[in-house]
Amino acid sequence: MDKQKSNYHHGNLYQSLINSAGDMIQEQGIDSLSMRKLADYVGVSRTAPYHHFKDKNQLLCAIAETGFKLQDEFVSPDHSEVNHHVITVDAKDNGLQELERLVQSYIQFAITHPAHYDLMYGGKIWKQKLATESLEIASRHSFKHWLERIEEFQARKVLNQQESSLRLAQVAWATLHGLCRLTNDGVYVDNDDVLEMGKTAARMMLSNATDSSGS
Amino acid sequence: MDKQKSNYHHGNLYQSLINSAGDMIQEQGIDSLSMRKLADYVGVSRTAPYHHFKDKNQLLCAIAETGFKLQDEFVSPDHSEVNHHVITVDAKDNGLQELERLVQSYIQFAITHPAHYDLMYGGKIWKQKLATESLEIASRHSFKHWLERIEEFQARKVLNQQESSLRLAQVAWATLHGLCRLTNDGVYVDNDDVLEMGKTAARMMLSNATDSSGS
DNA sequence: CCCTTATCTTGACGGTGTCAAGTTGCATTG
DNA sequence: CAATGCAACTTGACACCGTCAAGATAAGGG
Repeated sequence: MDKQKSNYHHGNLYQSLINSAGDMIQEQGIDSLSMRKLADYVGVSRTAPYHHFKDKNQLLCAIAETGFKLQDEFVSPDHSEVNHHVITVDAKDNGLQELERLVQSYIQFAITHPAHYDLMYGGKIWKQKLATESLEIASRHSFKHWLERIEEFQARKVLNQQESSLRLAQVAWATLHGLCRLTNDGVYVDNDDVLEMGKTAARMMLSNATDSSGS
Repeated sequence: MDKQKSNYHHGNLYQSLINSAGDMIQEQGIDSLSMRKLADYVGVSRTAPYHHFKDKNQLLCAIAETGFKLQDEFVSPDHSEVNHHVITVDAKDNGLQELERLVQSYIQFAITHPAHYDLMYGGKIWKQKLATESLEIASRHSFKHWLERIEEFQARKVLNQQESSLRLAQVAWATLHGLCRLTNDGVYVDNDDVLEMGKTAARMMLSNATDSSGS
């Protein structure tokens, strides 16, 4: 019909590649993404992507970057508010509920976007120090965001104030990261289980463990 | 000289492959191990390994299995005893010291054998359900071993008795796993740091968090 | 209108996992 | 002791992969 664009020049390949690649890893996993399949999927020749990304690695970094932005939305308080519709400021439970909500948000992101999560925190990018500068910025920003939320809980005495906030943020993060990795990597079984484990983890983090039995 | 073995028949290729592959991933990482390079290294043709392993995956499973045996040594109480030469049964510290020792052992294994650790708990094997039966047995045995040690700490009231021991073992494991993954994947920085974080994690797991400042 | 420049294509190279068919030589049996 | 069977190994081939080099295409500015 009126396909006036001769499609030799695609128009906006760069964005198209990132979007399609994101879709593909979501469905097929990160390891079965190849430059050639991606190019084919978008409808260009094998090497066309190399005019927009120096490397396969640079493409992956770009995808990871969108992942961080996605995660920031998930973990931000606003998003929690939407999902759980009320923030009950009840002194009694020492903020456990809110901590649980933060934990659930983190886990929820990881298990609904496992491939992105893989990329963001997997060895593929970071181990060989191949991260793009802009990716590094995004990841640092993301951790800073996390750190602030932890400090907030420390200030409200939900989390132990005697630990260094940095250390606490790191360990808390590692805990959730471990849960998510084990789940996404298929070592654990169920997606429902991990959310329950998140609650246990939240309880474990509390500054003083009360005699809290399960829900 | 007296190389009477005509080396057309290698003799014990199976073990040789596992050993050499173990060495290679220790030096080069898991991703840069190829069947062809391995065969070349051992001194046989490209496809010789396929008479002993149906798949590359089966080779990886075999390596992972040796990893689990190695880990069991690291985490067993005997090994700790050797490294720390005295088990001080001091009631005062509520067993925190011993818990820390367990944690250190786990981390120590992960960071001294990062490639094996990758394989043992990475998605490469488990996600697509490609694990050998014998690997699955080894891994289950390993977790059972871990569970028992956690239950022991629960019985001594070092860890919370109100949590299900399974859940507690899973979460404790996930916590350490997260620390190790982040370190091995290069997201965190230092190998010394992670051991210190392990101590924080151990403190967090305690049934009642006393006013314990750092060491 | 022509020429620059960004964009995309085709061809090629070395690397990968793995299958099929052929080769070698040890071991067992007649 | 010779023939034979069988396990261990090799060579060749195929379909992928990431990526480089050289050429084709078209859009846009002089």
